[in-house]
Amino acid sequence: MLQLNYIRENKEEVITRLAIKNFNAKESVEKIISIDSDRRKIQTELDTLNSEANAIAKQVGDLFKAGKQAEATDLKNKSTALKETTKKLEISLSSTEEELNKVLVLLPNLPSVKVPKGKTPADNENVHEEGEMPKLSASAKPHWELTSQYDIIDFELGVKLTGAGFPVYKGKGAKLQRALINFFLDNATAAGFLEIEPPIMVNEASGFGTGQLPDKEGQMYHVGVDNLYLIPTAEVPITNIYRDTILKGEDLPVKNCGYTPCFRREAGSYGKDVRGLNRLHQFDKVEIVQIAHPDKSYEVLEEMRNYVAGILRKLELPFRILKLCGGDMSFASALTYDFETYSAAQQKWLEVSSVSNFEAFQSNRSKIRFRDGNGKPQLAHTLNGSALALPRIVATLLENNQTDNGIKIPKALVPYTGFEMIN
RNA sequence: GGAGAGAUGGCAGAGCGGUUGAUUGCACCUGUCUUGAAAACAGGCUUGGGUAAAACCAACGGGGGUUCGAAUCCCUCUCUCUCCGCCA
Repeated sequence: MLQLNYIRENKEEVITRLAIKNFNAKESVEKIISIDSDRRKIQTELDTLNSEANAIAKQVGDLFKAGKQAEATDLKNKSTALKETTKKLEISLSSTEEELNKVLVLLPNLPSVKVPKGKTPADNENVHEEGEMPKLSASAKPHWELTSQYDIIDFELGVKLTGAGFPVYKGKGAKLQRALINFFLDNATAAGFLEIEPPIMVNEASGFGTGQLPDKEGQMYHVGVDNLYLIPTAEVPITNIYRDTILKGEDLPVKNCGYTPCFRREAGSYGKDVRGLNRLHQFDKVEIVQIAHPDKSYEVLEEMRNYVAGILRKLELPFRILKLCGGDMSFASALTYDFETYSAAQQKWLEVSSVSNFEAFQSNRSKIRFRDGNGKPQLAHTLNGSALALPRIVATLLENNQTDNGIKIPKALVPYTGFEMIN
Protein backbone atom coordinates (compact mmCIF):
# COMPACT_ATOMS: atom_id res chain seq x y z
CA MET A 1 0.00 0.00 0.00
CA LEU A 2 1.34 3.39 -0.94
CA GLN A 3 1.74 5.95 1.79
CA LEU A 4 -1.02 8.51 1.91
CA ASN A 5 1.34 11.39 2.61
CA TYR A 6 3.44 10.47 -0.36
CA ILE A 7 0.45 10.43 -2.69
CA ARG A 8 -0.74 13.74 -1.35
CA GLU A 9 2.61 15.41 -1.84
CA ASN A 10 3.64 13.76 -5.10
CA LYS A 11 0.40 13.41 -6.96
CA GLU A 12 1.75 13.83 -10.49
CA GLU A 13 4.75 11.61 -9.90
CA VAL A 14 2.54 8.81 -8.62
CA ILE A 15 0.40 8.97 -11.73
CA THR A 16 3.39 9.08 -14.08
CA ARG A 17 5.19 6.24 -12.44
CA LEU A 18 2.18 3.99 -12.24
CA ALA A 19 1.75 4.56 -15.95
CA ILE A 20 5.01 2.64 -16.35
CA LYS A 21 3.17 -0.32 -14.85
CA ASN A 22 0.46 0.38 -17.42
CA PHE A 23 -1.83 1.41 -14.64
CA ASN A 24 -3.97 4.45 -15.14
CA ALA A 25 -4.03 5.95 -11.68
CA LYS A 26 -5.31 9.43 -12.42
CA GLU A 27 -8.85 8.80 -11.29
CA SER A 28 -7.89 6.82 -8.18
CA VAL A 29 -5.31 9.38 -7.11
CA GLU A 30 -7.75 12.28 -7.52
CA LYS A 31 -10.29 10.34 -5.55
CA ILE A 32 -7.85 9.48 -2.79
CA ILE A 33 -6.77 13.07 -2.39
CA SER A 34 -10.29 14.34 -2.30
CA ILE A 35 -11.56 11.71 0.14
CA ASP A 36 -8.53 12.25 2.31
CA SER A 37 -9.18 15.96 2.50
CA ASP A 38 -12.76 15.21 3.56
CA ARG A 39 -11.47 12.77 6.10
CA ARG A 40 -9.16 15.33 7.65
CA LYS A 41 -11.92 17.89 7.81
CA ILE A 42 -14.21 15.48 9.63
CA GLN A 43 -11.42 14.38 11.91
CA THR A 44 -10.64 17.95 12.96
CA GLU A 45 -14.28 18.71 13.61
CA LEU A 46 -14.68 15.58 15.67
CA ASP A 47 -11.53 16.28 17.65
CA THR A 48 -12.79 19.73 18.58
CA LEU A 49 -16.14 18.42 19.78
CA ASN A 50 -14.52 15.59 21.70
CA SER A 51 -12.25 18.06 23.37
CA GLU A 52 -15.29 20.07 24.43
CA ALA A 53 -17.09 16.98 25.70
CA ASN A 54 -14.04 15.92 27.67
CA ALA A 55 -13.90 19.30 29.34
CA ILE A 56 -17.60 19.10 30.26
CA ALA A 57 -17.26 15.62 31.70
CA LYS A 58 -14.44 16.86 33.86
CA GLN A 59 -16.49 19.81 35.10
CA VAL A 60 -19.43 17.57 35.89
CA GLY A 61 -17.18 15.41 37.98
CA ASP A 62 -15.91 18.42 39.88
CA LEU A 63 -19.42 19.78 40.43
CA PHE A 64 -20.57 16.46 41.81
CA LYS A 65 -17.73 16.40 44.26
CA ALA A 66 -18.66 19.93 45.32
CA GLY A 67 -22.28 18.87 45.69
CA LYS A 68 -23.62 21.28 43.08
CA GLN A 69 -26.13 18.92 41.52
CA ALA A 70 -28.23 21.52 39.67
CA GLU A 71 -25.36 22.98 37.73
CA ALA A 72 -24.15 19.52 36.89
CA THR A 73 -27.49 18.64 35.38
CA ASP A 74 -27.30 21.61 33.03
CA LEU A 75 -23.94 20.55 31.81
CA LYS A 76 -25.08 16.97 31.41
CA ASN A 77 -27.78 18.09 29.02
CA LYS A 78 -25.29 20.08 27.04
CA SER A 79 -23.05 17.08 26.74
CA THR A 80 -25.91 14.85 25.66
CA ALA A 81 -26.68 17.26 22.86
CA LEU A 82 -23.05 17.31 21.85
CA LYS A 83 -23.01 13.58 21.68
CA GLU A 84 -25.62 13.49 18.93
CA THR A 85 -23.31 15.45 16.69
CA THR A 86 -20.18 13.47 17.52
CA LYS A 87 -22.04 10.25 16.86
CA LYS A 88 -22.88 11.41 13.37
CA LEU A 89 -19.33 12.55 12.77
CA GLU A 90 -17.93 9.25 13.94
CA ILE A 91 -20.10 7.36 11.53
CA SER A 92 -19.19 9.63 8.68
CA LEU A 93 -15.50 9.39 9.60
CA SER A 94 -15.42 5.64 9.56
CA SER A 95 -17.30 5.40 6.29
CA THR A 96 -14.92 7.95 4.76
CA GLU A 97 -11.93 5.99 5.97
CA GLU A 98 -13.38 2.81 4.59
CA GLU A 99 -13.96 4.42 1.23
CA LEU A 100 -10.44 5.80 1.20
CA ASN A 101 -8.93 2.46 2.08
CA LYS A 102 -10.82 0.67 -0.62
CA VAL A 103 -9.22 2.78 -3.31
CA LEU A 104 -5.81 2.96 -1.66
CA VAL A 105 -5.46 -0.78 -1.29
CA LEU A 106 -6.01 -1.40 -5.00
CA LEU A 107 -3.21 0.92 -6.09
CA PRO A 108 -0.08 -1.03 -7.13
CA ASN A 109 3.36 -0.19 -5.85
CA LEU A 110 5.34 2.45 -7.73
CA PRO A 111 8.00 0.97 -9.98
CA SER A 112 11.50 2.15 -9.14
CA VAL A 113 13.01 4.71 -11.48
CA LYS A 114 15.27 1.96 -12.83
CA VAL A 115 12.35 -0.02 -14.22
CA PRO A 116 12.24 -0.19 -18.02
CA LYS A 117 9.04 0.69 -19.82
CA GLY A 118 7.15 -2.04 -21.57
CA LYS A 119 3.99 -4.06 -21.70
CA THR A 120 4.89 -7.72 -22.12
CA PRO A 121 7.63 -10.17 -21.11
CA ALA A 122 9.25 -9.39 -24.47
CA ASP A 123 10.06 -5.93 -23.13
CA ASN A 124 12.03 -7.20 -20.16
CA GLU A 125 15.64 -6.10 -20.11
CA ASN A 126 18.23 -8.85 -20.35
CA VAL A 127 20.87 -7.66 -17.90
CA HIS A 128 23.08 -10.70 -17.59
CA GLU A 129 23.63 -14.03 -19.22
CA GLU A 130 26.11 -16.74 -18.37
CA GLY A 131 26.88 -20.42 -18.60
CA GLU A 132 27.47 -22.76 -21.45
CA MET A 133 24.52 -23.73 -23.59
CA PRO A 134 24.31 -27.50 -23.67
CA LYS A 135 24.56 -29.16 -27.05
CA LEU A 136 22.10 -31.99 -27.13
CA SER A 137 21.61 -34.58 -29.80
CA ALA A 138 18.53 -34.50 -31.96
CA SER A 139 17.08 -37.32 -29.91
CA ALA A 140 17.13 -35.26 -26.72
CA LYS A 141 13.92 -35.60 -24.75
CA PRO A 142 11.86 -33.09 -22.81
CA HIS A 143 11.80 -33.74 -19.07
CA TRP A 144 8.31 -35.20 -19.01
CA GLU A 145 9.57 -38.07 -21.15
CA LEU A 146 12.72 -38.50 -19.07
CA THR A 147 10.77 -38.63 -15.84
CA SER A 148 8.68 -41.53 -17.06
CA GLN A 149 11.64 -43.26 -18.74
CA TYR A 150 13.50 -43.38 -15.42
CA ASP A 151 10.32 -43.58 -13.36
CA ILE A 152 11.20 -40.69 -11.07
CA ILE A 153 8.15 -38.45 -11.35
CA ASP A 154 4.63 -39.70 -11.99
CA PHE A 155 2.22 -37.07 -13.22
CA GLU A 156 -0.62 -39.50 -13.91
CA LEU A 157 -0.49 -40.85 -10.40
CA GLY A 158 -0.81 -37.33 -9.07
CA VAL A 159 -3.95 -36.89 -11.15
CA LYS A 160 -5.37 -40.02 -9.55
CA LEU A 161 -4.59 -38.84 -6.03
CA THR A 162 -5.39 -35.17 -6.36
CA GLY A 163 -5.57 -33.70 -9.84
CA ALA A 164 -3.41 -32.22 -12.57
CA GLY A 165 -0.42 -30.25 -11.32
CA PHE A 166 0.23 -32.41 -8.26
CA PRO A 167 3.05 -34.76 -9.33
CA VAL A 168 4.28 -37.73 -7.34
CA TYR A 169 8.07 -37.97 -6.97
CA LYS A 170 9.52 -41.43 -6.66
CA GLY A 171 12.87 -43.05 -5.91
CA LYS A 172 15.74 -40.94 -7.14
CA GLY A 173 13.21 -38.29 -8.13
CA ALA A 174 12.09 -37.95 -4.53
CA LYS A 175 15.68 -38.02 -3.31
CA LEU A 176 16.60 -35.30 -5.76
CA GLN A 177 13.89 -33.07 -4.29
CA ARG A 178 15.21 -33.62 -0.82
CA ALA A 179 18.76 -33.02 -2.01
CA LEU A 180 17.89 -29.73 -3.67
CA ILE A 181 15.98 -28.46 -0.66
CA ASN A 182 18.91 -29.21 1.64
CA PHE A 183 21.41 -27.80 -0.81
CA PHE A 184 19.47 -24.55 -1.06
CA LEU A 185 18.96 -24.27 2.68
CA ASP A 186 22.61 -24.98 3.45
CA ASN A 187 23.72 -22.35 0.99
CA ALA A 188 21.28 -19.80 2.38
CA THR A 189 22.23 -20.37 6.01
CA ALA A 190 25.92 -20.19 5.06
CA ALA A 191 25.16 -16.80 3.52
CA GLY A 192 23.73 -15.59 6.82
CA PHE A 193 20.03 -16.28 6.38
CA LEU A 194 18.32 -17.65 9.48
CA GLU A 195 16.35 -20.76 8.66
CA ILE A 196 12.65 -20.63 9.45
CA GLU A 197 10.10 -23.39 9.16
CA PRO A 198 6.81 -21.51 9.04
CA PRO A 199 3.20 -22.66 8.94
CA ILE A 200 2.00 -23.34 5.42
CA MET A 201 -1.47 -22.04 6.10
CA VAL A 202 -2.01 -18.40 6.96
CA ASN A 203 -4.87 -16.23 8.12
CA GLU A 204 -6.43 -13.31 6.31
CA ALA A 205 -4.31 -10.68 8.05
CA SER A 206 -1.14 -12.32 6.77
CA GLY A 207 -2.53 -12.62 3.26
CA PHE A 208 -3.29 -8.94 3.36
CA GLY A 209 0.08 -8.00 4.83
CA THR A 210 2.12 -9.18 1.87
CA GLY A 211 -0.40 -8.08 -0.74
CA GLN A 212 -2.01 -11.37 -1.83
CA LEU A 213 -5.34 -10.24 -0.44
CA PRO A 214 -7.66 -8.84 -1.48
CA ASP A 215 -6.68 -8.65 -5.15
CA LYS A 216 -5.19 -12.11 -5.73
CA GLU A 217 -7.73 -14.00 -3.72
CA GLY A 218 -8.45 -16.43 -6.57
CA GLN A 219 -4.84 -17.57 -6.79
CA MET A 220 -4.74 -19.11 -3.35
CA TYR A 221 -6.35 -22.27 -2.05
CA HIS A 222 -8.75 -21.36 0.69
CA VAL A 223 -9.74 -23.63 3.55
CA GLY A 224 -13.24 -22.40 4.18
CA VAL A 225 -14.11 -24.05 7.49
CA ASP A 226 -11.23 -22.33 9.24
CA ASN A 227 -10.85 -19.36 6.91
CA LEU A 228 -7.18 -20.07 6.23
CA TYR A 229 -5.17 -19.90 3.03
CA LEU A 230 -2.55 -22.35 1.77
CA ILE A 231 0.53 -20.26 1.15
CA PRO A 232 1.57 -19.53 -2.45
CA THR A 233 5.11 -18.85 -1.20
CA ALA A 234 7.03 -18.80 2.07
CA GLU A 235 7.28 -15.05 1.62
CA VAL A 236 3.82 -14.75 3.15
CA PRO A 237 4.40 -16.37 6.55
CA ILE A 238 8.04 -15.28 6.83
CA THR A 239 7.45 -11.61 6.05
CA ASN A 240 4.41 -11.61 8.32
CA ILE A 241 6.56 -12.70 11.23
CA TYR A 242 7.48 -9.03 11.41
CA ARG A 243 3.97 -7.68 10.95
CA ASP A 244 3.09 -5.05 13.61
CA THR A 245 6.66 -5.06 14.84
CA ILE A 246 9.04 -2.23 15.55
CA LEU A 247 12.56 -3.55 15.04
CA LYS A 248 15.67 -1.99 16.48
CA GLY A 249 17.81 -0.15 13.97
CA GLU A 250 20.69 -2.51 14.66
CA ASP A 251 18.51 -5.55 13.88
CA LEU A 252 18.53 -4.59 10.22
CA PRO A 253 18.92 -6.20 7.85
CA VAL A 254 16.84 -9.15 9.00
CA LYS A 255 17.78 -12.16 6.85
CA ASN A 256 15.51 -15.20 6.87
CA CYS A 257 15.16 -18.22 4.64
CA GLY A 258 12.77 -21.10 4.63
CA TYR A 259 11.67 -24.15 2.78
CA THR A 260 7.96 -24.74 2.23
CA PRO A 261 5.69 -26.39 -0.24
CA CYS A 262 3.82 -23.73 -2.22
CA PHE A 263 0.27 -23.91 -3.50
CA ARG A 264 -1.09 -22.00 -6.43
CA ARG A 265 -4.40 -22.40 -8.14
CA GLU A 266 -3.03 -20.95 -11.39
CA ALA A 267 -6.55 -20.17 -12.48
CA GLY A 268 -6.60 -19.41 -16.16
CA SER A 269 -3.35 -21.20 -17.14
CA TYR A 270 -3.43 -23.66 -20.00
CA GLY A 271 -1.51 -24.98 -22.98
CA LYS A 272 2.04 -26.18 -23.41
CA ASP A 273 3.37 -23.90 -20.68
CA VAL A 274 1.79 -26.20 -18.16
CA ARG A 275 3.36 -29.40 -19.47
CA GLY A 276 5.29 -31.54 -17.02
CA LEU A 277 7.02 -29.52 -14.32
CA ASN A 278 6.59 -26.18 -16.04
CA ARG A 279 3.61 -25.11 -13.98
CA LEU A 280 2.28 -26.91 -10.93
CA HIS A 281 -0.36 -26.42 -8.27
CA GLN A 282 1.98 -27.68 -5.57
CA PHE A 283 5.73 -27.30 -5.62
CA ASP A 284 8.71 -26.95 -3.31
CA LYS A 285 10.65 -23.78 -2.86
CA VAL A 286 13.29 -22.24 -0.65
CA GLU A 287 12.67 -18.57 -0.18
CA ILE A 288 14.95 -15.83 1.09
CA VAL A 289 13.50 -12.74 2.77
CA GLN A 290 15.14 -9.58 4.00
CA ILE A 291 13.87 -6.62 5.98
CA ALA A 292 16.17 -3.73 5.25
CA HIS A 293 16.82 -0.09 6.02
CA PRO A 294 15.25 2.07 3.28
CA ASP A 295 18.64 3.54 2.38
CA LYS A 296 20.14 0.10 1.94
CA SER A 297 17.39 -1.85 0.21
CA TYR A 298 18.76 -1.59 -3.31
CA GLU A 299 22.19 -2.74 -2.14
CA VAL A 300 20.43 -5.64 -0.47
CA LEU A 301 18.58 -6.41 -3.68
CA GLU A 302 21.88 -6.65 -5.56
CA GLU A 303 23.29 -8.86 -2.82
CA MET A 304 20.33 -11.18 -3.19
CA ARG A 305 20.68 -11.16 -6.94
CA ASN A 306 24.33 -12.18 -6.64
CA TYR A 307 23.42 -14.84 -4.15
CA VAL A 308 20.90 -16.47 -6.49
CA ALA A 309 23.32 -16.27 -9.42
CA GLY A 310 25.88 -18.06 -7.25
CA ILE A 311 23.62 -21.05 -6.63
CA LEU A 312 22.78 -21.41 -10.30
CA ARG A 313 26.49 -21.31 -11.05
CA LYS A 314 27.11 -24.10 -8.56
CA LEU A 315 24.44 -26.14 -10.27
CA GLU A 316 26.19 -25.49 -13.59
CA LEU A 317 23.03 -24.27 -15.23
CA PRO A 318 23.10 -21.66 -17.99
CA PHE A 319 20.97 -18.76 -16.91
CA ARG A 320 20.06 -15.20 -17.64
CA ILE A 321 18.81 -12.36 -15.49
CA LEU A 322 15.98 -10.13 -16.62
CA LYS A 323 15.03 -6.82 -15.19
CA LEU A 324 11.27 -6.87 -15.49
CA CYS A 325 9.57 -4.11 -17.40
CA GLY A 326 6.71 -2.17 -15.85
CA GLY A 327 4.04 -4.22 -17.53
CA ASP A 328 5.40 -7.58 -16.36
CA MET A 329 5.98 -6.63 -12.74
CA SER A 330 3.86 -7.78 -9.87
CA PHE A 331 1.40 -5.63 -8.00
CA ALA A 332 3.58 -5.14 -4.92
CA SER A 333 7.04 -4.92 -6.45
CA ALA A 334 9.17 -1.83 -7.05
CA LEU A 335 11.93 -3.66 -8.91
CA THR A 336 12.15 -7.31 -9.88
CA TYR A 337 14.88 -9.49 -11.34
CA ASP A 338 13.74 -12.74 -12.85
CA PHE A 339 16.18 -15.61 -13.22
CA GLU A 340 15.66 -18.01 -16.09
CA THR A 341 17.53 -21.20 -16.84
CA TYR A 342 17.79 -22.52 -20.34
CA SER A 343 15.96 -25.74 -20.80
CA ALA A 344 17.74 -27.36 -23.71
CA ALA A 345 15.25 -29.96 -24.80
CA GLN A 346 12.27 -27.62 -24.67
CA GLN A 347 14.52 -24.95 -26.13
CA LYS A 348 13.21 -22.25 -23.95
CA TRP A 349 13.98 -20.19 -20.90
CA LEU A 350 12.22 -21.16 -17.70
CA GLU A 351 11.73 -18.80 -14.79
CA VAL A 352 13.30 -20.30 -11.68
CA SER A 353 13.57 -17.31 -9.41
CA SER A 354 12.18 -13.88 -8.90
CA VAL A 355 13.96 -11.42 -6.65
CA SER A 356 12.14 -8.24 -5.69
CA ASN A 357 12.37 -5.11 -3.65
CA PHE A 358 8.96 -4.06 -2.36
CA GLU A 359 10.29 -0.95 -0.71
CA ALA A 360 7.70 0.18 1.87
CA PHE A 361 4.71 -1.26 0.04
CA GLN A 362 4.33 -4.42 2.10
CA SER A 363 5.63 -2.86 5.29
CA ASN A 364 3.03 -0.12 5.09
CA ARG A 365 0.32 -2.74 4.88
CA SER A 366 1.78 -4.88 7.60
CA LYS A 367 3.35 -2.13 9.73
CA ILE A 368 6.88 -3.48 9.69
CA ARG A 369 8.93 -0.70 11.20
CA PHE A 370 12.24 0.08 12.81
CA ARG A 371 13.47 2.87 15.02
CA ASP A 372 15.67 5.37 13.23
CA GLY A 373 18.37 7.57 14.78
CA ASN A 374 15.81 9.85 16.45
CA GLY A 375 14.05 6.90 17.99
CA LYS A 376 11.05 7.47 15.74
CA PRO A 377 9.37 4.44 14.15
CA GLN A 378 9.80 4.35 10.39
CA LEU A 379 8.67 1.85 7.74
CA ALA A 380 11.31 -0.68 6.73
CA HIS A 381 11.78 -2.07 3.24
CA THR A 382 10.98 -5.69 2.49
CA LEU A 383 12.62 -7.89 -0.12
CA ASN A 384 12.39 -11.49 -1.10
CA GLY A 385 13.48 -13.96 -3.69
CA SER A 386 13.22 -17.59 -4.63
CA ALA A 387 16.42 -19.43 -3.91
CA LEU A 388 15.19 -21.49 -5.56
CA ALA A 389 11.92 -22.97 -6.80
CA LEU A 390 12.45 -26.64 -7.50
CA PRO A 391 10.32 -27.85 -10.42
CA ARG A 392 11.89 -25.90 -13.23
CA ILE A 393 15.36 -26.43 -11.80
CA VAL A 394 14.62 -30.14 -11.92
CA ALA A 395 13.28 -29.78 -15.45
CA THR A 396 16.45 -28.09 -16.72
CA LEU A 397 18.76 -30.40 -14.77
CA LEU A 398 17.11 -33.43 -16.30
CA GLU A 399 17.01 -32.07 -19.81
CA ASN A 400 20.41 -30.43 -19.96
CA ASN A 401 22.29 -33.27 -18.30
CA GLN A 402 20.77 -36.16 -20.18
CA THR A 403 23.19 -38.62 -21.75
CA ASP A 404 22.84 -42.00 -23.37
CA ASN A 405 23.71 -43.61 -20.05
CA GLY A 406 21.37 -41.58 -17.88
CA ILE A 407 21.12 -38.17 -16.29
CA LYS A 408 24.21 -36.67 -14.68
CA ILE A 409 23.88 -34.97 -11.30
CA PRO A 410 25.94 -31.75 -10.96
CA LYS A 411 29.00 -32.17 -8.72
CA ALA A 412 27.80 -29.73 -6.07
CA LEU A 413 24.67 -31.77 -5.58
CA VAL A 414 26.19 -35.26 -5.38
CA PRO A 415 26.95 -35.02 -1.64
CA TYR A 416 23.24 -34.37 -1.18
CA THR A 417 21.82 -36.98 -3.54
CA GLY A 418 24.30 -39.70 -2.76
CA PHE A 419 24.30 -40.74 -6.43
CA GLU A 420 25.92 -39.33 -9.54
CA MET A 421 23.54 -40.59 -12.17
CA ILE A 422 19.86 -41.20 -12.62
CA ASN A 423 19.62 -44.32 -14.74
C1' G B 1 -15.63 -32.11 20.77
C1' G B 2 -16.97 -30.89 26.51
C1' A B 3 -15.93 -27.59 30.94
C1' G B 4 -13.57 -23.38 32.96
C1' A B 5 -10.27 -18.98 32.99
C1' G B 6 -8.35 -14.94 30.51
C1' A B 7 -6.91 -10.83 26.67
C1' U B 8 -3.83 -3.91 29.65
C1' G B 9 2.71 -0.57 27.33
C1' G B 10 9.15 -4.58 24.92
C1' C B 11 8.09 -8.28 29.03
C1' A B 12 5.85 -9.26 33.88
C1' G B 13 1.77 -7.38 36.34
C1' A B 14 -1.83 -3.50 39.07
C1' G B 15 -6.19 -0.89 38.12
C1' C B 16 -12.82 -3.10 38.14
C1' G B 17 -17.10 4.00 36.89
C1' G B 18 -14.33 10.30 37.79
C1' U B 19 -9.07 11.98 34.08
C1' U B 20 -5.43 6.76 34.14
C1' G B 21 -2.10 6.71 28.30
C1' A B 22 -2.68 4.06 32.62
C1' U B 23 0.61 2.15 39.85
C1' U B 24 4.80 -0.95 40.18
C1' G B 25 8.91 -4.32 38.78
C1' C B 26 12.22 -5.90 34.87
C1' A B 27 14.39 -4.46 30.33
C1' C B 28 16.05 -0.16 27.60
C1' C B 29 18.11 5.13 26.96
C1' U B 30 20.45 9.72 29.15
C1' G B 31 23.03 12.03 33.14
C1' U B 32 25.86 12.05 38.06
C1' C B 33 29.56 9.04 40.38
C1' U B 34 33.90 5.72 38.42
C1' U B 35 40.37 5.05 35.11
C1' G B 36 36.40 1.94 32.79
C1' A B 37 32.38 -1.23 34.08
C1' A B 38 28.98 -2.78 37.87
C1' A B 39 26.19 -0.83 41.88
C1' A B 40 23.67 3.50 43.66
C1' C B 41 21.07 8.00 42.62
C1' A B 42 18.30 11.50 39.17
C1' G B 43 15.64 11.85 34.70
C1' G B 44 13.52 9.64 30.28
C1' C B 45 10.92 5.57 28.01
C1' U B 46 3.47 3.20 23.79
C1' U B 47 1.46 4.09 19.04
C1' G B 48 -1.40 6.76 15.49
C1' G B 49 -3.78 11.41 13.84
C1' G B 50 -2.84 16.61 14.14
C1' U B 51 0.72 21.08 14.43
C1' A B 52 6.07 25.05 12.17
C1' A B 53 6.33 23.46 17.24
C1' A B 54 2.58 23.02 20.74
C1' A B 55 -2.31 22.59 22.10
C1' C B 56 -5.66 18.93 21.07
C1' C B 57 -7.85 14.02 19.55
C1' A B 58 -7.89 8.55 19.36
C1' A B 59 -6.45 3.63 21.15
C1' C B 60 -6.24 -0.99 27.41
C1' G B 61 -7.99 -8.02 21.73
C1' G B 62 -12.26 -6.41 17.54
C1' G B 63 -17.28 -4.43 17.13
C1' G B 64 -21.67 -2.48 19.56
C1' G B 65 -24.32 -0.56 24.05
C1' U B 66 -25.23 1.99 29.08
C1' U B 67 -23.33 6.86 31.19
C1' C B 68 -22.20 13.80 31.67
C1' G B 69 -17.80 10.50 32.06
C1' A B 70 -15.69 3.43 30.58
C1' A B 71 -9.38 -0.04 30.82
C1' U B 72 -13.27 -0.51 34.55
C1' C B 73 -20.55 -2.13 33.76
C1' C B 74 -23.63 -4.89 29.71
C1' C B 75 -23.97 -7.53 24.79
C1' U B 76 -21.35 -9.83 20.87
C1' C B 77 -17.27 -11.71 17.93
C1' U B 78 -12.25 -13.36 17.73
C1' C B 79 -8.14 -15.34 19.89
C1' U B 80 -5.17 -17.52 23.94
C1' C B 81 -4.52 -20.61 28.21
C1' U B 82 -5.96 -24.75 31.79
C1' C B 83 -8.51 -29.46 32.60
C1' C B 84 -11.13 -33.66 30.16
C1' G B 85 -11.71 -36.39 25.51
C1' C B 86 -9.23 -37.67 20.87
C1' C B 87 -4.53 -38.14 18.68
C1' A B 88 1.06 -37.76 15.29
